Amino acid sequence: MFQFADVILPLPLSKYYTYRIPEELQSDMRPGCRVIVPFGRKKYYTAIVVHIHPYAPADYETKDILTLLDESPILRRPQLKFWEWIAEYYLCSVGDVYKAALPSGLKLESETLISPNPDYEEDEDNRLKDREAALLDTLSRHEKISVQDLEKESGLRNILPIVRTLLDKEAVFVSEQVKTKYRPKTEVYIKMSFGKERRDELRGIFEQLSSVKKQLKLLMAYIDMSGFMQRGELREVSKKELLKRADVTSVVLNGLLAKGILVSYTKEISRIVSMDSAEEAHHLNEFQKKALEDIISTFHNKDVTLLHGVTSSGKTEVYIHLIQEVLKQNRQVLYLVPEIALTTQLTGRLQKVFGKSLAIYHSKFSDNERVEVWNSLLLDKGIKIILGVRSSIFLPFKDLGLVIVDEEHENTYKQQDPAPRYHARNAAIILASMHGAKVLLGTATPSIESYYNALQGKFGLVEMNSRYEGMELPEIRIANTQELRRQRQMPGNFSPLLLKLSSEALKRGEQVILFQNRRGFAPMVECKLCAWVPKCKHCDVSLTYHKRYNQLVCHYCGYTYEIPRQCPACGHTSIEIRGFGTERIEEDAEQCFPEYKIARMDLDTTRTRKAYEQIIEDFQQRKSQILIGTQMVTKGLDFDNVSVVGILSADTMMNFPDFRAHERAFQLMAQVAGRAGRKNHKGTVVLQTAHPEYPLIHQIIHHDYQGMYRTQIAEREQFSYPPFFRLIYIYLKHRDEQLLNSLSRTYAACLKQVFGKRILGPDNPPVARIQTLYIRKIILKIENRASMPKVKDLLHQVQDEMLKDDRFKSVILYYDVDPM
DNA sequence: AGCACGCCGACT
DNA sequence: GTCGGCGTGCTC
Repeated sequence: MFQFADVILPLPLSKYYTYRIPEELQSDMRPGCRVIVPFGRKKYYTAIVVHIHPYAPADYETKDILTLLDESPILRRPQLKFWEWIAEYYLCSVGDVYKAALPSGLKLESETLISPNPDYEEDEDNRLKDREAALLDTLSRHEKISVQDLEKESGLRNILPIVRTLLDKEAVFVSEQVKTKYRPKTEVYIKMSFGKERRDELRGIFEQLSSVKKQLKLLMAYIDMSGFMQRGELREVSKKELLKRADVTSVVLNGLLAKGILVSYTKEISRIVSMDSAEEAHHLNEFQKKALEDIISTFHNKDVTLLHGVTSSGKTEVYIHLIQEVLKQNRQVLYLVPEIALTTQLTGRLQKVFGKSLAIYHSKFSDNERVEVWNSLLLDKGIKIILGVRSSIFLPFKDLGLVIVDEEHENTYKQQDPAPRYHARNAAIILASMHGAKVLLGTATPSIESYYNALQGKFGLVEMNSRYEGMELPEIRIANTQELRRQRQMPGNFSPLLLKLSSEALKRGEQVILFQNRRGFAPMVECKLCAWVPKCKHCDVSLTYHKRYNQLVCHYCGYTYEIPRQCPACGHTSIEIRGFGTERIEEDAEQCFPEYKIARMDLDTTRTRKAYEQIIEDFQQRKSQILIGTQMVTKGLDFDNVSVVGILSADTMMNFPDFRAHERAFQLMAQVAGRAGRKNHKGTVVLQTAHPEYPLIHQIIHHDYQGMYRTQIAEREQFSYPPFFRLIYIYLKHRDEQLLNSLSRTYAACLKQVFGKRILGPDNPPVARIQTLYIRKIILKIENRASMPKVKDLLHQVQDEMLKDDRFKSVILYYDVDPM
């Protein structure tokens, strides 16, 4: 028997911790099981067993595992390996991955409960302090109370030390309680107290009830609903449904229960919304058929295929057919979508085709629901397809045959803030390879990286260039805002062309979408006359105005510039700070179109899932005529009555200080343009820009993805960006700005000794201070062909070296690998 | 991450 | 002198 277990704790610790397995647990202990372990003086955590072995650690005493939570592992074999890959690749701890991977309902945490000692009497020479007495007073009103609740109720801050002194004086007891967060949902069901074979007895019961009409009515309703008089299985009848059908209250039911005619029982029910499949997959048109065949044939020698299909080319139906192929082999499918793209439009369609074999995994679902999805996959309860967001790559798949990454270019696939900062598309490719599964990346506007991989032959490539019949790509018309402003024809944010086309469309009863990227709020500097925007001479990205220092800063290399008095392009002196967002647009639109209903969709108006769906539904049902929104309006939505789309400022997107700005601008504008047009009616897009001469604008007008790709890939190569180079950001945080400045410079210098000019910075990230912590960013640009394990090893070496300096011990350091 | 220990200024 | 603020180091 193995007596020791190495476990993962849900903490950012770099190692596994070893605990002794008590004898009674030894026979059931398996890797992948959850255990409760003590950690430190008073904490308990749910840890995951990684290895079990007979080797006692040499240099420390082990503690005992307290509880084994699972009879069988809650992780499948490859999952731990996958966690380890993520931790290693994205330079974080496995504990961080564990925290992100399990739904919190499966992560129990201990809570300290405090109870007063009834026998306590105050000691003469050990009198209680005021704070202690106050706390004990509050406590005396409870039998048991958690630290958090006690803190709230007593109104005292930082009570833990007081609790400790009270504990020393034996005035209170403490106990630890591990609370289970997951509660199965139950529902009350009703059945007859006897079986069908005794249906003769019913006659007597009817007579007995002849004077109690309502009870009789209820009984009849039950007989009807359960099929008691018919052949075949009895149908289960829930209390709720029964009362509703009989239209009586539970008082009536209680009467029948008391007479022993009906009995009630509770049953655990699933929260997973499922419906029977009701629809067939649609027939594919010839282009879709061709695409499906091509995808299947690329899968013969490629593990990953990129499906590049213009908007409205019907990719979803292709996916559905491909999924059916995989289901025939009885393997599982993971269908990944970006965070905000889980619309009722897509989920409804998939549920209708796949019915109960589909489950949805989404952050806006409750944690209980997520636990159920997890468990049903683990227990093989017939779920074959998961439709989910980023984090669903962590689910316990048994035999994945296919991963679909829809809208693969979306940056919400990259987790930004808490570690692990993983990219779900890239991680899914690794996950798939562990299962021997294929990956299909689908999008109308591939990321430069994926298209490059496809052209290089690393990925297969399938293109779909035709839209559904009767769906033409929209006409894109330019409004030159610079020219219009000079001629004083554009006082607000709407060009005359956009105003004219919109009001015509609205009069015809059609709808209008106005798009303004919310990042338009970010201040930028521009020449009022010629729209010249300052750029960094090293990085080719536009500069950001920092009001505090009254300087222009490059967020890539940290280089700073003075604000020029005169515009270097036209010599004019009217350089100003510009920027406007959706709220401003909403105001303007209300003035221009007071007779129409306007809806705004951005982060502020869609806090809840409901609000988001409401806005979409209202617009679909034409309750609102104008929809103003950020990138949200571009994702996975199909409206059939929109004839005009206005892109209010292409410039704020193009000038965003990021090497991906043009790629993103193209993606966004192509996606939003795709919303225009109805069956047999060509839509119109009004694209407002001060730079109609930019190649990017030309590429958008002509729907020229390839042209955009060629421009961008050339720039990426020239300026050493992905996919030719790999980026790793190193972040340093500290509360003392001066110290942080000097330490990050030292750190960068040390890195430069190892990596040379591949190190850039330190520099202030866009948000250079979060709460009390200042942040500095150092960039490593490393050749794609460099060995990653070696690079990471060197990074760790530098980190260890720097930690020898005591001043670094208070610095928080973390990495962002392949940042977006 | 959290919690304990230890050092140091402020106030009874 | 004691209280409590906060930096530092450890947790199997």
